[in-house]
Amino acid sequence: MADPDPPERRHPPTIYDVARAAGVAPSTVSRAFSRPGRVNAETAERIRRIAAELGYRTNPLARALPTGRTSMLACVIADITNPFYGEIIRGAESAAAEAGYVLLLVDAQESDRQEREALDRALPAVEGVVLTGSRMSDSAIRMTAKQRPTVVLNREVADVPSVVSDNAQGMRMAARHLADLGHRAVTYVAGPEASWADGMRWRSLREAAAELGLRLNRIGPYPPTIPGGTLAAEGVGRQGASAVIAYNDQLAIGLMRGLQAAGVRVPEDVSVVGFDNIFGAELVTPGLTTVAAPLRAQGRAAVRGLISVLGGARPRTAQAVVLPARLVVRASTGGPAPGRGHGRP
Amino acid sequence: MADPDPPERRHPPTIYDVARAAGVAPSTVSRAFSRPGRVNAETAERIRRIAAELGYRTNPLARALPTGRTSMLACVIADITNPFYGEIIRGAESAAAEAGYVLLLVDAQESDRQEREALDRALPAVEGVVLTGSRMSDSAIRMTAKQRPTVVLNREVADVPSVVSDNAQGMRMAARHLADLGHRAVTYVAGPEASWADGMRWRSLREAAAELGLRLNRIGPYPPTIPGGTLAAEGVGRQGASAVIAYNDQLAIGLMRGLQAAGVRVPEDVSVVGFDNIFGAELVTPGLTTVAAPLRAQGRAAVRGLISVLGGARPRTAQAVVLPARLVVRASTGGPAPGRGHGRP
DNA sequence: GTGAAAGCGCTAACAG
DNA sequence: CTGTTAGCGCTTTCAC
Repeated sequence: MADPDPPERRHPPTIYDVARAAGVAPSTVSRAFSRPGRVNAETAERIRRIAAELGYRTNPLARALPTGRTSMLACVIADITNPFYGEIIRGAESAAAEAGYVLLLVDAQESDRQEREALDRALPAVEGVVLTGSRMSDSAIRMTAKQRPTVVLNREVADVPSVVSDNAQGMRMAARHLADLGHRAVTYVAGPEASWADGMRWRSLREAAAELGLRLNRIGPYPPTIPGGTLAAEGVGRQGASAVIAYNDQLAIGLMRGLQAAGVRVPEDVSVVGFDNIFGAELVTPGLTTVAAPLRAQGRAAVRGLISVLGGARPRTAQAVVLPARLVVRASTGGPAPGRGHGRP
Repeated sequence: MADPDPPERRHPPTIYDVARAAGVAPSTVSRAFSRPGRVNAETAERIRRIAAELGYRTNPLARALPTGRTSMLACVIADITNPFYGEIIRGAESAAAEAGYVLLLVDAQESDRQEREALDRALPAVEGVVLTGSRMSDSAIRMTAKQRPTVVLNREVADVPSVVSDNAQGMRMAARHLADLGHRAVTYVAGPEASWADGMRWRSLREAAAELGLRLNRIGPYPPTIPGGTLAAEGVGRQGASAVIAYNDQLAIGLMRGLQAAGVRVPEDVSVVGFDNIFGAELVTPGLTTVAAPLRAQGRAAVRGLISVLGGARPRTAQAVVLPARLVVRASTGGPAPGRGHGRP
């Protein structure tokens, strides 16, 4: 009746335990795990078997010290409570897991300072970082890119690889959709001025509107939130536009609410299109027509890129990887009511 | 014109660099950071100043090797795309940051296997773990609790500390609300059978119904998702109930949709209450009356508990920390229509 | 109060 | 192909 797990043997087995049990040198055990092929096939097999029996697991911390390879990636998120990031995280997480990496999530809480501090704490522990919705300045981003391979999501920063969705194409689809419906003018409800995506979307819309012969207004900036949208409703009402495209879905949803509260019908009186296709876009009434970015694919692409750089590939900084967007048509868009859509009377 | 940052001096300064610059032994530098008080105040001050000048930062990996203190906590999430977890994560993250810890987020993707694998990879790197919405068995959870201090969220596991919201009280409030409105019978739309919370909510509702003299039905189980809810709508229709309480908000939202699609009005024909108050509950039409758990507080409480255990406190396994819930009344509940609410005719 | 020395568990030359 | 030997950067006895 021997104690099956005597208390004096509490620590997990090390490479030394395995080496002793297998009758080889510790370095051989190490090789058997990290550089199989550089060790006799049979020996390697035996070592692995014995290791398994002993329940040996290589200690990632100990490995990290001499090599710097922690098998961890940081993913910093502008706001972890924002549903927009959920799918991105999921994509990043799965790509990381496939490559044997663990994802360290860092919540920036929409604050530059918080973001830097949190990133600072996480940086030494990770091999690379994905920045999504970063509030940091371009130069701050380049700074961290100097310390660890970095890829930026939905933003372009000179000299730093990035993955973006095709805002231009998305905007073109949205504008064409509205034009097809018969609208002659559209109002853009702008998000944060500092936002790279906002600038991009606005410029794209301007081009698309020109091509399609749509008249264009812009109001804002507004906070990219539901309350921000209800705020914007007032401005939209004053414009008398028959169609609006909002910087993002939150803004669009708040906008619809504000409009409805003011007795303006969506889409009969004004059509609304959002951006991002967040969870919730299909929940509201009417369902929100929106430009859907391939969120999960973005997350995957970002960490894939990161991992290939870690594997020795040259970072692709010359130009962003752009992923296609698609238009999800729901009930918030329709033809203009007679007498609307011609700008101010 | 000397190169300000010669390439041969690339590595960040170590304790040895600081020691040399300060004219003390490396161990003294170490003490100055980890055990101030065990070193002469002036010396400590000087060391810290020099360290700052050199830009020295203690290498967490190197510290972790001898001590095991990685300053990282794992937070495993059943499904990172589920908005329900956003606030929990935020709370956990902030409490961790306050204590100087970094949060390692692990997405279980609603899969037992994925959860174990991911946790396995993360475990050696962290000092403690919080499990939220875990799909693992009680015994698997106890297993990991043996390896690292663990706290479970919204579930009770023998011998493992946990934080739960007051489901019983929440159910009581929901049931009373319905009773006050004049309903005489309520149907519970059940979630996953394996779910601890589902069992808890059902039992609580049974008690509350008994106290209030409400008749009670139960249908399900259904997947705790929006499609699951539309599925459930059929069953609810057959019951002819005037009021239903769903296991969670997704189910409730899907249910409302299914009902509305079938021409049943909410709340005129049937009142619906959900659970969790997810983002989206206020977006739907009508707004969903729901039991709100103090999500952020839960996340905070969980990592606080974890940290106090890491600090040497005895884990509180005897009984769960229970946090109060509240009822958020929106538009999905109202008085019963005449002729309804009396069960099958 | 401070210095010296011995590791933490693993990897990476370097010999053989 | 395998064993030996130094460390990675920090902490921690143990002496002085």
